[in-house]
Amino acid sequence: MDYHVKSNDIIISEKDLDLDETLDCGQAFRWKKAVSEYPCTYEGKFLNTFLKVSQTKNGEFIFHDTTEKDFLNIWYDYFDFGTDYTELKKQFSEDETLSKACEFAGGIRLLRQNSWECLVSFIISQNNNIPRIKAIIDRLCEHYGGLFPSPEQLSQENTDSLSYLRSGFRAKYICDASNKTADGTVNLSEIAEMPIDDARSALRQISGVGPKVSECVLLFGMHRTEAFPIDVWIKRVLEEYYPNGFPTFAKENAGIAQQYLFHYIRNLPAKSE
DNA sequence: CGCCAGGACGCCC
DNA sequence: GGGCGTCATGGC
Repeated sequence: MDYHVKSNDIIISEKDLDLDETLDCGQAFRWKKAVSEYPCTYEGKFLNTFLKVSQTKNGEFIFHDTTEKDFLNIWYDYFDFGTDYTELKKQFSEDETLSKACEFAGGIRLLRQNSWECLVSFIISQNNNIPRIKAIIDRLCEHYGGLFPSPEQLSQENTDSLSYLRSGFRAKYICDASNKTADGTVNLSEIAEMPIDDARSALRQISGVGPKVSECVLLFGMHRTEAFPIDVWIKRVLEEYYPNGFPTFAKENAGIAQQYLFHYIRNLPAKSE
């Protein structure tokens, strides 16, 4: 990854990044496609910092109105620019299906998101579809002036006061996650450092957090790349292409492999969405 | 009307 | 331990 400063912007050269594939692939739900002079532009926030980022025709990226300091302190990590995805994909290409998946959507990167936001987001994601997950999270953040609420803020709410979310049966799960995180029963920064099986069971103390949600929090919110969320789509991949099990050579980064496979299988029959 | 969506829970055996 | 109905909501 190379970058340089150009007036108020940071210009990035990075071939292993595609904004649509990375920001709109079901790992993060708060990025919004914006109209602009560039082929692809997204706007969003990480914690309290706003970003407008564009992908240009020649494959460069513009981080608009971004200081070098913010780029290095925030966005470099968020976009996981410290990881060599070319090398990763090279490893994955040992496997035929994975190789095709990487070729299909080679611009996916694993974002380093906030664990609390991921926890709530993937609680909301259960038995739900991506457009409606985004709509519920939109209503939630809108309620707090455009920022994702803290555990302390959300722990003041109850299922009735959350009815504006129209999140259905998930509201009671959001409350439990908020209460346990706010009062320290669940400590996300400690969980992030635990051995993975301990981390799994710690997360699953929360009502509404089962195998799939805990795996997503570990992968997307704690960058535990060995976490491997299995949803209906990945279940299909495993049944169709890996009847004898997922290749162990990719174990350390199984979660990243999963991202390529998820995007691949969802778009195989027809480019939906 | 039905089925499905980045599932988990409660209850049953 | 595995199997199954249920849980809100909305799009198709």
